[in-house]
Amino acid sequence: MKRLQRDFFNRPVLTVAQELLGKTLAYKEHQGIITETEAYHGHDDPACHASRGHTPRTDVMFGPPGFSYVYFIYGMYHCLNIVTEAEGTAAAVLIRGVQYPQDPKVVLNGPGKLCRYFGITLTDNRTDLVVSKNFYVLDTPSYPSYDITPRIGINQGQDKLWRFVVRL
DNA sequence: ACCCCGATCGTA
DNA sequence: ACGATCGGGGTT
Repeated sequence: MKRLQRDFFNRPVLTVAQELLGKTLAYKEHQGIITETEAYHGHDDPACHASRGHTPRTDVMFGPPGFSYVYFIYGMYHCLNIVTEAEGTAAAVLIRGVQYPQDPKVVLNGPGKLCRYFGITLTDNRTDLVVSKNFYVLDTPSYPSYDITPRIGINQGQDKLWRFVVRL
């Protein structure tokens, strides 16, 4: 099975967020089918960490597409994003949920839960998913239908319908 | 140096 | 509805 290449991520963040539904996130021994995503776009998106320009944390969002952006939140959770769009543009897709075929009883709905279960932490930040040996996305079929809603857990930018959820 | 609050989750 | 828990980033 082929992994997603740079050109997949080098497109508008809304397109990538929707087409990532159904793709398979692979991290070390774990694999999960992506079922929920959100788009964040630095320009005109107050909910985006990069909305106020470059900081040490958000620099990676301005970098080349296909890199991971992992951040630490609420003192106890990590969240995984994948950077999209051309270098110089801050945009990323938050991976909010995956199915876990290796053990369907495990429910990984929520960005903190899936990072905790997979073991994704800050040491995985700024990884190039196009070349990394044990962190990448497989090109499994996209889901054709999904719900479109406002993003979760934000206080600004709730007007944007930038969350995409597979109907299970 | 300090302070506020967050792209969450589990429990009540 | 709320507390846990702490780093980032803006402010002093």
